[in-house]
This record gives sequence, C-alpha cells and structure tokens, in this order.
Amino acid sequence: MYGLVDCNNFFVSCERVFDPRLNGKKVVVLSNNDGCVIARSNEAKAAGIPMGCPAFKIKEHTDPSQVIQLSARHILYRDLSDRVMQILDQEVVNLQQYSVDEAFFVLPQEDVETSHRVMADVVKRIKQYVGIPVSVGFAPTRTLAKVANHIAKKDRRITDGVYWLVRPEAIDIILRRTPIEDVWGIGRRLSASLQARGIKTAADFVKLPPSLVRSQYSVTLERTQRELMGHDCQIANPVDIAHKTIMTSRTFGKIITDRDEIADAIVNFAERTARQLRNEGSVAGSIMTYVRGDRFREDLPFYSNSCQLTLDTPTNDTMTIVRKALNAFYHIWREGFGYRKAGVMALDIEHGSGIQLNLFDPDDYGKLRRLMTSIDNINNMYGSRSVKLTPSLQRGEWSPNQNHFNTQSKTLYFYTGMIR
DNA sequence: TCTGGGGTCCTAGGACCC
DNA sequence: TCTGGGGTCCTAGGACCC
Repeated sequence: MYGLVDCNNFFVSCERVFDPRLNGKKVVVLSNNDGCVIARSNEAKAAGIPMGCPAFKIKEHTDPSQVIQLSARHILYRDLSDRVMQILDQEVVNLQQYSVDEAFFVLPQEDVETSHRVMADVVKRIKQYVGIPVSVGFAPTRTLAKVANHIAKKDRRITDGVYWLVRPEAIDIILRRTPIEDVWGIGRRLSASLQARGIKTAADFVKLPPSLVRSQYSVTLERTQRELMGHDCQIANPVDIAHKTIMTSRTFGKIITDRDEIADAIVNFAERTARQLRNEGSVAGSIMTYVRGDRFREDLPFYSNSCQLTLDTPTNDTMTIVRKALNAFYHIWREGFGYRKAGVMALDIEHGSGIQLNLFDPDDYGKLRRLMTSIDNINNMYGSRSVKLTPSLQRGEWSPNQNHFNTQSKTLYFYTGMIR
C-alpha cells in the first residue's frame, strides 16, 4: 500500500504562511521571469486561470486587477518543503520525496483505521506547525495513489484530507469518473490519441488489451495501465537514484547581444552546477553549454546551439567546470544574434566523494578540496554567493526580471533576507 | 511590452562490427 | 539482374512529470 502526500497549491500556500492577507484571494505565483503561472490558489483556479498561463494572458480569463501576482521565492519554498518532509519522516516508513511538494511512502500500519487516524493527525500537525495544507491518498500502486490524492484534495470536507482507494469496487467507480487526461503519465499527446479511439476515462483505458497498449504506444504506457489495474509496477522513483544530469539555466530578463555579458551568466550557471555536484557527492564527466535566441520573436533571426565537452577527469571543481563551460560557450557563440536564454549542464555524472585533479599533484588536490569545502560552508551559512571563485557579477544585465515580490509582509521580508 | 526551470525514460535510426 | 543478417552502441528527439 502506497501513500502519497501532496501540498495543496504549494507555492501559494507558502506565500500565505507569511501573509494571511492573501487568504481567500485569487493568488498566482509566477515563474522565474515573471513569465508564466506556476502555482494558483483555489480562487485563481476557479476563476479559470490555467496552469502555465503566461502572465500577460491572465486577462483572457479574469479581471487581472483582482489577481495577486507574485514572483517566486524558491529558496523559501524549499525551506518550508524541508519542514513538511521532516514531520512526515517521523511518522511514515520509507519516505521518498518525489518533488518539492510531494512524497510517496509506505503505509505505517496494516490496520487501516489506525493508519487513517495517524495520517489525519499528521495532516493537522503539518498545518499547525508549518502552516501548509496537505492531502494524503492511499492505494495499492503509485498511479492509483495519485488518483486517491486527487480526491482527498477535492473533497476535503468529506475526507479529512486523507482518502483510501483500496476496495476493487471503489477503484472501479472512481476510475469511471477519472478523465483519461487526469491520469498520471498520460499527457496532452497521449490523451488526444486515446480520446480519438473513444477512450474517455481511466476505466475505458483499463479495458484495452495490454498487448495493444504496448505495441501501439509504449511499455511506459502499458505500465501505467497495469498500475491502474492495481498491479504494482514499481515505476522507478527518481529519488532512489542520484541525478544523472544537473542543469542550471535561465531566460534572460531581456535580449542580450554582448558576448561578455552572456559569458558572465555562463560563469554563474557553471558555479551553481559545480556546487550542486559537490552537495550530492558527485562528479561530472562532461559539461554542456547551450544558448538560444528568443523563440517568440519572429522578426529576429533565430540561433540556437549547444556544445558538450568531455572533462579529462570527472570532477566537481568549480574552476575546472567554469573553464569548460566557457570554452564550450566560445565554440557556439555567433556575433550578430540576440540571445534570450543560456544554460550549463553536467552530464555523465558518477558518484565521487571529492574533487579529482591532476594525479601528479596530490598536495594541490588536498588543498583545493579544502578550499571548496570552506567556500561551500560559508555560502551555506551566509547565502549562496557570499564567496565566489570567479569574478561574475552578482546581478548582471542578464538577470531575470522579478518585479512582484510580496513586500507587504515584514516577516517574509526578514525571513527571506536571512536565508537568501 | 510580457511566454519557467529542472528533471526522467523510451524509441527509432544511424554507425559500426563481423 | 543482383544488393545479407544480426548484433551493439550511441544519439537525438519525443513524451511525460512537477
């Protein structure tokens, strides 16, 4: 039996923790460049604002003056997420965080009634101590637990925030009410294709012969189908495994044409990527840099390219990675284009406890490792870029636009000021 | 005027080998 | 006129997720 805990409207709920005036209002949190809607309050959902809606299109759905739009503060959200997960971890078995706002776990007791009581209590405590509303769904497979969680969230008054999807008859009824596009693992393309065959609900989908699903679609979709039928297919949990790639990328606040300006951004991205590698105890075997123009500007010539370079020795050393990333960038840089986005990606990642440098110089190896560790410690304590190895700007011309931070709440201001 | 960032897995097809 | 067959490895691209 799997449990799935999911924070409701997570980013909006985080903002509300620090500013109760947002309660009951149409609130959305915007993506990095204040570009698209990435979280919505129930009120905003009810007003018809879709997920991923570009901010300037909100007016197509509702009066934008009635919508509170906020720039995202991911550091704050991560911090509150950690607190939620800490409480959960004390109560459940085998907690596996799946994303910033959700986690799977295994049922603590076999006895359903006791478990329900325990979980309902956990839901209450998370609300009380962290301030975040969460919902819990239980089912025999992860895919069904997703469905159950959906119901827990929707019918909160009936469910206490906890819903069990266990009895075969109940599963059958619920699947008949679940539109095919709401199933975890079935996105826009697949649901369109399935609907064209007359498959409207999860129940319709389950009736298809699995062999047909496999041959005409994929093994992935067949697994989704089997999970809906109650057979645990152990869809690999990304949390179990270390990251295979690590990427840092940003859309610039405006179109950039200056090479050095973009190089500054690349340095910044490479530093972050290296730091994350060290935090995970990993080393990268190669580094890729990519740049691209503005895909929405049809009046400008579009250029997009990437370059992947292999490292002599897998490493997580900032200076080596910055050098490689810049090298790759100079390979793909073309004069005369406008650039809107760039990124640095670490690939061929393997486990490695430290910085591996030139084997001929064990002394320097030790020194450099201590230097990196010290810098990471200082930055973890005083903010992510207190100490830098490279002369990149704190906020370059390329920095994303974020003009909607909630400054109404003094507490929030103070709090994020400390942890940034 | 304004359109995110970070991941995963699977598959088809090409290169290459015997 | 005739143009193998089977295997592996790698990569690009598509689909999905939050």
